[in-house]
Amino acid sequence: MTRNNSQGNMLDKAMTVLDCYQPDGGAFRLTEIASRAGLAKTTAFRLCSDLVRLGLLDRDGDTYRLGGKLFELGSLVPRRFQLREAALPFLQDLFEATHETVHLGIREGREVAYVERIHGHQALSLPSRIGGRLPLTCTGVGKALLAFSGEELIEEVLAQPLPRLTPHSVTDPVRLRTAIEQIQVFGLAYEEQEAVLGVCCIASPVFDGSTAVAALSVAVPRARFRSAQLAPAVRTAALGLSRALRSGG
Amino acid sequence: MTRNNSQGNMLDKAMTVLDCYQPDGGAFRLTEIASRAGLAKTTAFRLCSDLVRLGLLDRDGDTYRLGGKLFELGSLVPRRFQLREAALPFLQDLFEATHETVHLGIREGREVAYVERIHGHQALSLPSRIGGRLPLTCTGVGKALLAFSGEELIEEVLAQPLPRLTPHSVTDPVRLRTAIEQIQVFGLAYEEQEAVLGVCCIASPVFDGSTAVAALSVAVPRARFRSAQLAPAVRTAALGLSRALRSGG
DNA sequence: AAAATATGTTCCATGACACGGAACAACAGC
DNA sequence: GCTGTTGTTCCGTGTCATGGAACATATTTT
Repeated sequence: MTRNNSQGNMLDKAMTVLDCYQPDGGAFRLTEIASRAGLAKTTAFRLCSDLVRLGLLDRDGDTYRLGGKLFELGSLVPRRFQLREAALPFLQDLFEATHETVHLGIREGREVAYVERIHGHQALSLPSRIGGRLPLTCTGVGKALLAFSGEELIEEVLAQPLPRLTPHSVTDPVRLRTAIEQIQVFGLAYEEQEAVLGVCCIASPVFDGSTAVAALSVAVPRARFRSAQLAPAVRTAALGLSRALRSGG
Repeated sequence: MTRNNSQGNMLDKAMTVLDCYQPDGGAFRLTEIASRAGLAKTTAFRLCSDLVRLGLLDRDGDTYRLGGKLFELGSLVPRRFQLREAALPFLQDLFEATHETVHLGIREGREVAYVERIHGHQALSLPSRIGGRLPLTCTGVGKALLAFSGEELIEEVLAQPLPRLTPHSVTDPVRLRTAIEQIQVFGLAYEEQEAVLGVCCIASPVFDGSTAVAALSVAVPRARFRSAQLAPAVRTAALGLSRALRSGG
């Protein structure tokens, strides 16, 4: 006992505490935080008090939640913030044309990081969440990004076992390779129930030169999926955003 | 010299560093961070290295920017996240009805904290920013929140000098009091160039019972401002969201 | 009612580690 | 060349984070 297993400085421990909230931003009691973070109760108490004082944690009775300061700082992260600002009008156009769930994502390592997600009243239950990440190979946005991120990344991804979110996820490197070539030719990425059963997706990359800096997509319930109607809307939105980024700087 | 003016523990210093990025999420060099945060160069270096390792800061050559981890965590802040999720469909409706800039905000102390802001291609240059804050008394969303946050807060706000963002900002407590009473009667808050010259705004509170948990608004260039057209759209969106929150839990 | 088991909180001696000055390395520019 | 920047490493000093023990309070068990 009394082991300080999570070695590191005070900052590391603070992050360990904040990382407890990863899947959903729930509410935790002090003891729960201490055990999850592998800290002594006293240490967790002092740490949480500090975090509350700084606004990184909110205290509500006996439970702690993520604090408003984090939201404040998170909104300032430049790549996300600037991209969102430039993209929003085009995402709105796309939503208005389709009234389906619209995504905007960027590549971060071998994953998609979702920057924006807008939807109407019929909210699909999707694993994609603003600020969340998914494998590049199981999502429309991800495949669109992958296809235009350079050959070396593609080979790097293909060399490793491909993750499987549903039975429809593409796990055969050969099939994925041909899919990528299709995407490179047409500038559109299709995804059918590879991330969530019952949901299809069509995505298009946003270019800066010849590499993709982002991608946007429309996710549609399988029953309503009509690629002939969606594809032009997605493409024009992506091209419009590409053009806006080029002229905007 | 060599003074440790920013007393406090390591966490405090880390926050001081992150707070350097407040107005815009710019990029800073190490020396700049050190001087802004009042830290010795060595300390700033070690701190920034730690922050980069944790993903709270991104290093790009010789400059540091806010890191993706902050965005990730910020998106999980529960009050913001859940409210946004519930509100988005109604904000979309409102945008589609007006094609003007739409805001969603909550009260945080004596300020509005903006949770969402959507706009089309004609982007107004506004001080409201997602994650940003403004005085309650200078904005439509703020006044809508203030009017339904209980009498004691109103008196507290009226007792202090009222901030002035433009020459049109209401700084007379008596005038503000009557404005608040109007808002309480009609459930709509008007704001004309009180936050930004040339921009008017009409807002409506989102209720949980008899107190406002949020407010949404439409901001319109003065030339296009037609309250008869906007008011019903804003009101129906706010009422719809109130109803959705009540039934949703 | 007492005992038991939770919770969050305060106190404090100890020692790990954050601190910042000095020194170094790699540039840029009068 | 020298003098001004940067960012970076090293290291002795002393601070402050640490976690065990003890306390307070509530809820549950005996």
